[in-house]
Amino acid sequence: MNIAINTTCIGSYADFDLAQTLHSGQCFRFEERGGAFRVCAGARCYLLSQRGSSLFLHGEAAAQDIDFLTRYFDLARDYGAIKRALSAGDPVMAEACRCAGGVRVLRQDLFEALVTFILSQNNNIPRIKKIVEALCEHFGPRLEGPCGPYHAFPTPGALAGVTAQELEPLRAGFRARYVADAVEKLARGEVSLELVREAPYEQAKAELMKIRGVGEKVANCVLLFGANRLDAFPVDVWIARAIDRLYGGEIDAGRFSPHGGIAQQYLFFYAREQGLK
DNA sequence: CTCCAGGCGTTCC
DNA sequence: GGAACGCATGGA
Repeated sequence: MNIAINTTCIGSYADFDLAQTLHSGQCFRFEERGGAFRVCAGARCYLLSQRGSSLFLHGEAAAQDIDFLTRYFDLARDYGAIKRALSAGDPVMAEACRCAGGVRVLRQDLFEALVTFILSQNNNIPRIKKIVEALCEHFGPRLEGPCGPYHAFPTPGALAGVTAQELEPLRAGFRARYVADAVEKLARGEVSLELVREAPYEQAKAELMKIRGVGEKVANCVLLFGANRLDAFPVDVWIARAIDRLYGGEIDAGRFSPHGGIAQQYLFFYAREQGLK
């Protein structure tokens, strides 16, 4: 077994906490190893750690890896300014920003976000991670990473024509046919990811909801974490209850425009830290 | 054993 | 348009 010894400092970033971001429920292909995190995204796999505000990459590092990670963790955006705007005149959001201030909104691959959030419905995170891992093992190529082999997330092509029955080894239950439907509608051109990326918010959301098993919650998460649509404000029972507890009633998503999605992530993290539900 | 998990589709009214 | 209820699976 070879141990990665090269370490590169990617940069130093305010308003960024690697562990917080990974644990904020946006992605499922990561694991803690010592004080570091093995993070897989698409066909890539990295070993990352953080000391203070500095982010470190362990293992071989090419310029494109730095670029990828800067984009993946949305490190070029000024979250400090966003937090100040969200916090102004809103004590609850201000508290959420303080608690979850290191959370970034990930810029994941759109197809990967779609499939993983289909798998997330009425499910818990440890089990989602297992199902996603099984999906990669069965349908993604085996590659060598900075700390041993891993499997890439399958491309739409790798899953083309897959049936719910063929997905049975994932133990995804009723979600298997939803994944199969998503793959089929993409292959047939009935759903366009290009449209999901480019179209106005309501149209993009409607495009995703053509897929069986994609409702408002999943669609919003896909738009937020897979298309960087920061105005997407996921509607979900859990956070709705938490927001109700925090705010004493429902809140208007437009109130946090145009960064409602970021506001939602802060609130989600904060509410969970507080044990609210 | 029951209950729950970052929901959604179906079936009622 | 909204409120029940079932759904696969596995862990607590």
